[in-house]
Amino acid sequence: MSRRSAALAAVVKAAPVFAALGDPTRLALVTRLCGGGPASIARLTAGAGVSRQAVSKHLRALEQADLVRCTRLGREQIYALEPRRLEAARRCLDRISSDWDLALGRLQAFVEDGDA
Amino acid sequence: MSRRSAALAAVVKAAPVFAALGDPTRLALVTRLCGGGPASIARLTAGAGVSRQAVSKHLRALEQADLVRCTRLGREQIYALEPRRLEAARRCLDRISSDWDLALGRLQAFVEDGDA
DNA sequence: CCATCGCGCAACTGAATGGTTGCGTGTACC
DNA sequence: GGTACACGCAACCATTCAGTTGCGCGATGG
Repeated sequence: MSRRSAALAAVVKAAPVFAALGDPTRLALVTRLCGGGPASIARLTAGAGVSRQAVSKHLRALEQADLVRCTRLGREQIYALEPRRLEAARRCLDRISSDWDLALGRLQAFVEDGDA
Repeated sequence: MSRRSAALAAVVKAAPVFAALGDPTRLALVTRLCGGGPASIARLTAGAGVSRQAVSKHLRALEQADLVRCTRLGREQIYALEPRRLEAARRCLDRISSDWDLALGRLQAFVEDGDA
């Protein structure tokens, strides 16, 4: 069972990434960054419907979740997408889906409880 | 541009799903449901480190995000995973990733340094 | 040199959230 | 029929969160 709990820990570790993507404003920022390439805070504020400070906070949250990276350019702060975490999150969903398929197969032959 | 904002709206619509997955307890519940098959609230409470009420609330949240479905069986409430939304979320991440690849190609001419 | 732009910091507010406990109710089993 | 179990509802609490405003500071450019 230690393998099971290890896998669970690995999946649960992805929670912050999902949490970061769970806010509409943040998800919109990610989408905008991915479609339009790196951009400064001021530029990103133009598209969002909230204040610059709100955008700044959200970007920091995304950065803390490693979904985005920041580079200084003159007096501007350029944010760019970090696709690795995105990929990790996708893999996490994939794992859950495949495990679910397995469970479905197991369940098809035996509609019972009785797991440890 | 309306096409772009439509796509953005579609992506942003997935935010609640990510938000639902963004809590460690909830993500653990999903994992448990996917690995062990449908289960009652009491049974799911056994694995989680929180009270039955907390588990119940989280399950309701997951249900509201259409990530899980509930069936009544005698005096028990059986929760089962709903893989459709999971798939939708995965597709959302796929879309972002592919768009990002496009942006990368467009960005090749820019000053962006390589990778870390 | 002075105006301006881009940004961070700090304080504050209202709302949502995760968690708990106590109580009531319906179902199941002896 | 009575006991034990599974669950929902409601109240409550502490924390987090999204958002705002005000202010200050460094970089830019006329």
